[in-house]
Amino acid sequence: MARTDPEIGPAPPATERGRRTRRKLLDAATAEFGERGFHEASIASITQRAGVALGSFYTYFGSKEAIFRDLVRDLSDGVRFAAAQRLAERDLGALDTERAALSAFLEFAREHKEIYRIIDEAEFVDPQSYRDHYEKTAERILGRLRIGAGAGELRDDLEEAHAWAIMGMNVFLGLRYAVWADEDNAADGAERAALAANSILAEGIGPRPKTS
Amino acid sequence: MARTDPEIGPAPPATERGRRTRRKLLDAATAEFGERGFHEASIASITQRAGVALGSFYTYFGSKEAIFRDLVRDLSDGVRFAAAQRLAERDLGALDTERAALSAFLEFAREHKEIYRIIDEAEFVDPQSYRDHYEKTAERILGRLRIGAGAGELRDDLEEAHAWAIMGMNVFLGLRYAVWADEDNAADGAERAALAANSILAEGIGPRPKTS
DNA sequence: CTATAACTTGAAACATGGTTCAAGTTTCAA
DNA sequence: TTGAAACTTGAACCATGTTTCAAGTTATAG
Repeated sequence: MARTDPEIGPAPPATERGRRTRRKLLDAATAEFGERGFHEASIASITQRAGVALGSFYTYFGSKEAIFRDLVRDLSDGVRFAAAQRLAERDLGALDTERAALSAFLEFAREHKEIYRIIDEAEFVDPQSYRDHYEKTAERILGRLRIGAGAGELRDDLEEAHAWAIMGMNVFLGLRYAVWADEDNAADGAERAALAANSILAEGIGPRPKTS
Repeated sequence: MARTDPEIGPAPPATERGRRTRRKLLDAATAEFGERGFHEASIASITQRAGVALGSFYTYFGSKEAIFRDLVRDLSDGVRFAAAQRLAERDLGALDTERAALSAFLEFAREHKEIYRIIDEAEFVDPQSYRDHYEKTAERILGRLRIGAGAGELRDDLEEAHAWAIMGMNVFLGLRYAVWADEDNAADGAERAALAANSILAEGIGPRPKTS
């Protein structure tokens, strides 16, 4: 669990004013990175959006990469937190939980395409955060699978690879039916995607036994 | 089917020498982009690897983006072609075909991590190629599913979303167990991944009927 | 109050690397 | 043989945008 990064940039803000400014920069950066991508984004534009002088940026972040890294970690935590909360609301069976998780994710991706994009771009800008994000997400999924297996609602031989498979399904369905969707049929597409995924999880793709 | 891009850059090489040089640049670019990513990569370094003068680059490609675009299309075609060939060798049942496809993909990704990376980075450098790649791939998968359904080996209600779900599984398993694998247990991990995916497709994740 | 730390400012320094170009060399058809 | 088109060359141009910095302002502890 040791921090890999020995170079720790600027100290955290000591005053309320400082924290506010830092937050403004982070929010501005979310918009900027989300709209233009990491490389197109400019620090000048971020500080402008934040209503802050260019130089102030370096009071809070050591570099363009640094703010991106912080951002990805923020967003990654936020996404997982939102999802967990959403699932905690109701107590569902194992398969329904997975369906709900995917639905929540699709809805979230539809509302916050920028976030989706930022996290994905981390694969190239800050690979470590990217790995961390998906590893943590896979762990969450695996945790749910284990609970389901314990309750006898799922197979009892599910392991890491199954969690990654499910995560991959979800991510690609999100890309196709949330991020790339035309706004018109977005909700509809998301619905079909969720059903398709769930039916695979429920019964696989093999031939259906004759309708009982 | 109209070409979206009216600006067509340099004309294709007219002589054998020209075609050779262009190919050298493309190969060098594969290595360069694969190792350093699009933005870290430099044209100077590409021409150096190719053993060609800097200026020659612009005889064949209009810009850094242009060569990247060409490259992605090349690689995308190559990957699909290799996969198709591999599957055509033997005539397998529908489920075994999917397993074979995933195995082939994992092996390929393990051998050519650069290619995997380049195609993925296209999401940010040249979104159109990225979409094209995955849309074509999903179509291939859907085609296989339809054949399987026609033969009564698969459910007959499989549609686009199912293909995307399967593709997502494959891509993420590839990321985790081929691209990120430590070389030691790579082959083993890939094997388990393929089994996990196939078991989901075969029977879902629901509880197993008591072992007959 | 007041001294010090925290924070703000924006112009200027700086680095990088994509792109152009004018001059040379090779190829090849007529 | 010869002239034009295809190709090669690498130095110089140039745009861009990150980072630094020294001077000013605001907050806060003693």
